[in-house]
Amino acid sequence: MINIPKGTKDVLPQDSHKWQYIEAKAREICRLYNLKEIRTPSFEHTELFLRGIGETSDIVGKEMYTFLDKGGRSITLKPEGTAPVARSYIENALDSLSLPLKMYYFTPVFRYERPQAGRLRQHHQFGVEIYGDPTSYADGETIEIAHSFLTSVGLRNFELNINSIGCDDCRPKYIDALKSYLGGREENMCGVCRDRFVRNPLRILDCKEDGCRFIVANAPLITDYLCDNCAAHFSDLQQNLKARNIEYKKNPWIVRGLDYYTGAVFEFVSNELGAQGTVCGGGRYDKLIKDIGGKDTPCIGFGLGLERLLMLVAAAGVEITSPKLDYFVAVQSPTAKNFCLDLVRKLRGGGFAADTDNLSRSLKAQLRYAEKQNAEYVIVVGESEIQSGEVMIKRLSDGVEKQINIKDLIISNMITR
RNA sequence: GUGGGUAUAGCUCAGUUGGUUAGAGCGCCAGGUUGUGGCCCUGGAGGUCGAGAGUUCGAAUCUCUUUACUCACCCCA
Repeated sequence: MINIPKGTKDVLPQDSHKWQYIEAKAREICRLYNLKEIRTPSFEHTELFLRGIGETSDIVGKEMYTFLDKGGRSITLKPEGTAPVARSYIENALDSLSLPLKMYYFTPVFRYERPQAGRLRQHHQFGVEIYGDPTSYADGETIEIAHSFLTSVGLRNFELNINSIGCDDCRPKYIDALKSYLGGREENMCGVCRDRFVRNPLRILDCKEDGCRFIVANAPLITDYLCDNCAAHFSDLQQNLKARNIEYKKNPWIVRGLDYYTGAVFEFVSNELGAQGTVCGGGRYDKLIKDIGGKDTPCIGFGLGLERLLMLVAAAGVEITSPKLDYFVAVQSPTAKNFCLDLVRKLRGGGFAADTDNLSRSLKAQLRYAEKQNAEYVIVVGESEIQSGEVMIKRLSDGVEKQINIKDLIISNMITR
């Protein structure tokens, strides 16, 4: 028995319509907001992620699927969606299209992690990127896209948290202030945070250990150290969110794990995802394009985990119904087989989903099968139907039957739909 | 990488202090009843009890090893 690899999931026939549903919703929202889809490969040169995400991040440090291909090149399966889009933008000179450029993508992403509830080694993200718009309106619009998508699939049980992590001017000053505050208190911090204190003190802010949280509660806040530009941008964003009627909570302890973030960051969180609260995370990354070899270009975007989204949809009790089979044509006698084949072909030609039985099963078995296939109507064809040209169509939901001439079937049902 | 939990039918799970041929419900297949499906009734298929070793006259049950899954830490969507 060969099993599925650890941390991966099959999307099975009885569930795939849920994926199709949320993807269709996302595409429709993107159409409304004038976003164009971009598709990039499942793997890239490792160098892209080293430079884009940052070598000190956990993702690059210990979670990437990296291997040498047969030509000796170091290749990495996408651990996130943003850097590949940035690479494509530079490589294809997409700035020659008019800016701002608004894009979206669906992609599998791969991270070598220990799986648990809401965390997989391969998961799927819906992402949005807006390039070439430095204004807080772009931030507001990006957040609104995520918000209206989550709402459109029936979710209400989430919360938006926002923060600004500052730019290269103000963040170093804040880190200095944070370090001097934390300096005398290291003996009360957990082991991991003592290490963070040296390498990445910002991460101490969202440690869950009680001792660390107690210390952090009175630590200086990044929002008190923002430079004039960042402070104005962050406050404009909040005005903008209010104008868009989007509720949010300021959370000065949000720290994102990818090094490219600058300025405004946000997370949509829920407490119904086990320990993994974040369904969507994003923010501004104004330096990324330049870091990987392009022109200075302001960008903002988000990634939204589709497996987690489906968990939330299920937890919220939202029913996503599977598509109906319009007609099942039951074959009552062997002599009716050719007639039935002809009938399903006509129905399909008329745009109806139609199926019939090839196995010469009993009528009972065929009707049971039709029921399982979620068929809306059943047509039983036997000798008398062939003679008369009249068939009985039966609606399975309530058993109502209607006599109809075969010639009128397709047209009349097109009208009643 | 670190810790906890669980492995018995396709799914959810029973299985007594170790004791004949390992069970139920659901699902699947067939038949009966029904106005031609759903409800009800009858029957059937489907198990190396995760794997390996050990203790024992005898192991799903006890011991050890191992693998897988799962939850949490870490981190992230």
